[in-house]
Amino acid sequence: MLYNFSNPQNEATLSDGSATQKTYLALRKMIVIGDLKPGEKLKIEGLRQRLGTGASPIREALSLLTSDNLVERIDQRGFRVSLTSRKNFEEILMLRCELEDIALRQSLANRTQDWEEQVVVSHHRMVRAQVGGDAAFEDLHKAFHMALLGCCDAPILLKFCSQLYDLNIRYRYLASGAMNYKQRDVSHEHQNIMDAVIAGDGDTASAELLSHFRHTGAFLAGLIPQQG
Amino acid sequence: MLYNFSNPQNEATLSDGSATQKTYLALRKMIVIGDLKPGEKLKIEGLRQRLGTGASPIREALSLLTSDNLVERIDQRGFRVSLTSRKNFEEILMLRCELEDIALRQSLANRTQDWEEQVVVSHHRMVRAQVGGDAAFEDLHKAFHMALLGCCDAPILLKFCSQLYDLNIRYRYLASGAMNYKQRDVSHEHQNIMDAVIAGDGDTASAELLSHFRHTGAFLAGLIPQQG
DNA sequence: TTACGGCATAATATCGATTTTTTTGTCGCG
DNA sequence: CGCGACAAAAAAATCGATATTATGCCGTAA
Repeated sequence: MLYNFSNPQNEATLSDGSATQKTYLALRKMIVIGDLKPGEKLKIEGLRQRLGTGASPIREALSLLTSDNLVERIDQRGFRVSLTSRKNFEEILMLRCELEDIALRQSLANRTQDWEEQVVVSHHRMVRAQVGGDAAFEDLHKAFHMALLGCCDAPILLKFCSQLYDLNIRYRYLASGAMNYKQRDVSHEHQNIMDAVIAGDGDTASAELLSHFRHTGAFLAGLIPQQG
Repeated sequence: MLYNFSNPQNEATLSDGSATQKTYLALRKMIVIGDLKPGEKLKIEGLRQRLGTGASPIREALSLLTSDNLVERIDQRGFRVSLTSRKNFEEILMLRCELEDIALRQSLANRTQDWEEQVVVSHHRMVRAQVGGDAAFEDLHKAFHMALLGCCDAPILLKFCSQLYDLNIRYRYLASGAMNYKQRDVSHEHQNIMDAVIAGDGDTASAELLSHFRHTGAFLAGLIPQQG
């Protein structure tokens, strides 16, 4: 399996093709899609061989992933994939509702024509990938959600939202693989959000977005294995 | 000047006396108190000599600080201290108001006797240090604020709050050194917050806390140098 | 004079090896 | 039979050196 994808969260800070960058992206994807399981020990030597790079980039990538709450650093005992639990999932859901509500309203307050077009385009791309069963759907889904917040002029808040998105998506994969998502028809939810956004109706847009989160959340909560 | 202090934000993940841990704490303090200025380039070799350690721990500590939004990583051009601006300050203030409001209410909802005592004790320690001019005041001030949130059972949210606290305190130092803070009498504000918290009155406690933030914010905003 | 390109310098990023710490397994003693 | 200490193994953390990349300077040409 290949682990060289796009969708860099730290694009602003890691935009080159360095070994650290590639390692960071690869490891993040491996964790998000569940190839590296929650609680699994991340041995430097093993990863070094698996990813064909030195120990330094691995170590540095793991440090960065620690910031994303996807990896935990333990004393002098190395790294492990962050644990999952029902409680953790619910916190992520709660925070997404709170933070994206703020970000969406700010984005709407600052909206521009260019931004509206970005929203429409990102939505279209997502829909196209969804009906086509494109593997890039996940990336485009995130792109759509982040596009909604595009005019929110609060970088730290957006970083939090991005982080929380990735933490959340991980549960989708853990629940039963990515495709499970499609069992639930979210198209109209996305459409409703976009309609309200384009109309500039913050209250409705936020309500639709949170409803979308909570429906997905309730759907996923029942599928979370063991723990919590 | 010495840079070996306590107040570890990543205490849960970096609790040993490793070189990385010490370097992380030292650098964080240096940035927060303004010894390393916003935008300043962080050359590995220079820090290596200044902190008496190898390049690896430096590099790893800088990666961790990137997660705290105190350091920026640039392409293949190394690290630099995060920039400051009026806009950045206002975002931090806004986010603190939003997030601590949530966290405080949750903390109150889960309150226990033991927690109430922790709040009282941490407040007392802070007051004692304040009147005594103790250098540890800053740490105790943070401890008090975090103690208020102690029963909020949402680790990610608490991590965000802790991060934002550190980002905010940096502006206090930048404005005119730490002691400036004392020009404003915040004792009664802290007292009001605590009283409401002990009374279990979430609305009042939150209102007092946010008022505290905003007063300090308005006070500091006028002192922020150049930029933004 | 200014813009461009190449060369020297400096700094970063990465590697390989060493040191330190943790973990594991075993043996002897109670 | 269980427990603790010790030794061996594994792993993490760190170091020193090398390779790679950016930066600044200078000369040349338009």
